[in-house]
Amino acid sequence: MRYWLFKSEPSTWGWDDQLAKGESGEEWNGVRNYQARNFMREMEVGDLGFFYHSQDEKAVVGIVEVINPAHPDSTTDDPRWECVDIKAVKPVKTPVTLEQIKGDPRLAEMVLVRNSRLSVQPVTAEEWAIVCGLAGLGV
DNA sequence: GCCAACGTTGGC
DNA sequence: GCCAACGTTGGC
Repeated sequence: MRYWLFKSEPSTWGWDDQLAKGESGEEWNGVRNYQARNFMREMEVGDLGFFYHSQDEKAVVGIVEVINPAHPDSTTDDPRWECVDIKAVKPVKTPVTLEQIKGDPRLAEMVLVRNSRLSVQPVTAEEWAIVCGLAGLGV
């Protein structure tokens, strides 16, 4: 069981859109980056992830679960690109902002801090627990 | 709106 | 296979 972080611009695909998909979830498509794709290939059904809003909000706003392993991205004919399907699990009680994450020395090594442009990122178990704590969620 | 960082593309 | 040019992303 591993942990991840999915980054999206809320104006394009936000937490509300993800929530509206309910249990059936949705493809995390449109990723055109090899690193991000490779992480998705490593994902297994049942893995959990943070849902992060970039741009104005810059905060973790929800928890999602991987419900289908990597498969071809339906938004392109290019066979290089794959994606997983995820569903919303629950919103955070308190959004965890990038500012908070940057301000916490325990989270200094998070990929979000080190390479903010990567749209799909791995999160360690330690980081997961810390961010869940900041979000007001029991671990 | 600007700028820095990064990834990708294409010419050689 | 290398490297310069270009485009995109995201934080400020």
